[in-house]
Amino acid sequence: MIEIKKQIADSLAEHLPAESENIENLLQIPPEPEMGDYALPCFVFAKKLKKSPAKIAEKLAENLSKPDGINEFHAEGPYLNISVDRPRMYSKLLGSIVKTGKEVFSNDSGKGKTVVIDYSSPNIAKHLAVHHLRSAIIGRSLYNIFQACGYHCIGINHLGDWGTSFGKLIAAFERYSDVSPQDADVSDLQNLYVRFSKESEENPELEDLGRRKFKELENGDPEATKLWKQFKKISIEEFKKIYELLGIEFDAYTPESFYLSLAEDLLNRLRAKDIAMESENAVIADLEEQDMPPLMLQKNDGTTLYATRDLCAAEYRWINYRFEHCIYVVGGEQKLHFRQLKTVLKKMGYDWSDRIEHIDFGLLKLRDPKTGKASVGSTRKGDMILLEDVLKNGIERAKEKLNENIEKLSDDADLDKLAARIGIGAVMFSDLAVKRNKDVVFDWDRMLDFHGDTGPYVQYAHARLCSILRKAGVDVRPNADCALLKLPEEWKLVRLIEIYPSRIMQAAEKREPSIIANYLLNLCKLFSSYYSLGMKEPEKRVICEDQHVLGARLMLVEATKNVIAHGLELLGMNAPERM
RNA sequence: GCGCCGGUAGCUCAGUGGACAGAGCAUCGGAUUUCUAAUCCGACGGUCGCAGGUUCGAGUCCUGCCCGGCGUGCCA
Repeated sequence: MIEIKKQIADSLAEHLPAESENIENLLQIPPEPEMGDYALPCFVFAKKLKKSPAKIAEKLAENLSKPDGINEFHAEGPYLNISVDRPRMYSKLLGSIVKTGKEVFSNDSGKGKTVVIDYSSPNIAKHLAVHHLRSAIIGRSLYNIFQACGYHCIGINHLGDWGTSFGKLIAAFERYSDVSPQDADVSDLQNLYVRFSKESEENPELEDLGRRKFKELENGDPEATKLWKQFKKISIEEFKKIYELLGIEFDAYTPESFYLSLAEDLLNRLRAKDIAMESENAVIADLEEQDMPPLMLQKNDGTTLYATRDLCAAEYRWINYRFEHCIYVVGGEQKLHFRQLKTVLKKMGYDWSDRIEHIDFGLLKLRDPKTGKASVGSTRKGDMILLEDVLKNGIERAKEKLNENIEKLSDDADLDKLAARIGIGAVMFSDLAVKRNKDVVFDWDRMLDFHGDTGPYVQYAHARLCSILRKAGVDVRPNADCALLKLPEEWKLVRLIEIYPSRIMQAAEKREPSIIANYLLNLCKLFSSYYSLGMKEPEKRVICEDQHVLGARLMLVEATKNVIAHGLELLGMNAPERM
């Protein structure tokens, strides 16, 4: 996409004690369009030039020669406001979007670099619940965002299929289950686990039994292994159904158990380097010098812990992918774990340990209807809201709405598919629109709302844009004249579209999909206002008498549509053409 | 106790150290012979947790405190 700011920054750099790139970052868009198209705040130069910001702005306005494409410099207090040749610059901008399509928004800042992203990574033998949503969709969205920045992405589902809890599950199965492993489903497994947890509260010996069973499993006991394999198979089958609904994919399913064979060698090396040592019959990595509690790597019964397997996984990923970034999309409650992990890797002498990044997010809490207090749901107690139920509810609600407006759809519309795109879109968007590290209290109504700042609102704007393009009945040409876009709303739209690529960069840098979601809301709000003008004043409609104005407006509509479609894609959502 | 995260309108949240702190929901009032009303327009609503400090300028940075959450060796 053409970069107007860059051009301006280049010409300003010759007259200021700063690099062009810094000036580009400094350039803003003035609050009112009458002030100009860009503004350079001059505060930062005051010290170096020993003049007041206002004076600097004034001097610059007087002395700068006007490069090609720039119409005017004028000082307004401490700001140097800049007006460009709007018709030329912005016709070019919109034209390039129409000509090239959505790819124009991508950049190549990550070209030749690999980013490994670990997301979703649920534990097996449990249903996916609402709180599993965040890692999955934030992770997948980051995958899409990095891809749009030219990175080679590896999406990994680091399935939680190993650990003491599976020893407990095996014990529970042997103790209570009346179904054969072949006939069991995830609900059976989860119920067994809950029952076992409850009983062990009164009968602590069961905890030991669970640990013993895990030891058997880790030692390769054939019976235990057979059960575990079956549990895993059942779980993955169910997970895949939900992933399909969510449109989430992975490049690799490499579960925790995959790294078990590497653990012994790792522990030996850690001991040899004096990073790991015996303590209370267990093996720990002491991190006191780093002001952290020790990281436990082997329990007193000789079995491994997730930290052990995570270290192996990190090494494995480095050897196989040579990543620029290795991102773990995991809840904030595991912050300490990842700090410890990085520190141990650093102690091992790996300079790539700096590339390990824990991208944390806030907890999802459930509100207790009685006390009104929000707290984290517990699988052990069985109080959780199934992800599938939430998605199904969303789909149902969308279907009702679609049936009300059935005449708006095409004859061959696939109602179920469309309802899924919208209903699930609502759920995903409600989560993606909030900044990662905020805790979220689950709320059916908010998650399934289709009005206001929601996913369906964005999708609806897209459908309207598509409708205009269909009804216009002419091709959108990339060479229309932007000078014909005279309404303030049109102008604001152009300016908002202009900054879209920079939002993608920001979203990638901050690992923050909500930047895209909030940007889309602003864009759609603006478009909807613009669109509504045409209700009372037909001459303000896109499809209008004047063919030249029509051409310019269609270019704007097409560009807006492309931005929305692209943005929704980055969020992992669909952009229906009718709804 | 210590560490980390959060505290902005009644509720849910935006807000690269910069021009007047913004949305959505809720409430109230308006707009539909439509380029799709899943929409739009208006009204109402603020000690940006508190107190200092840095700065030409602080919701944003620093320090202390208050409130809430999470974590803190045999779970993941």
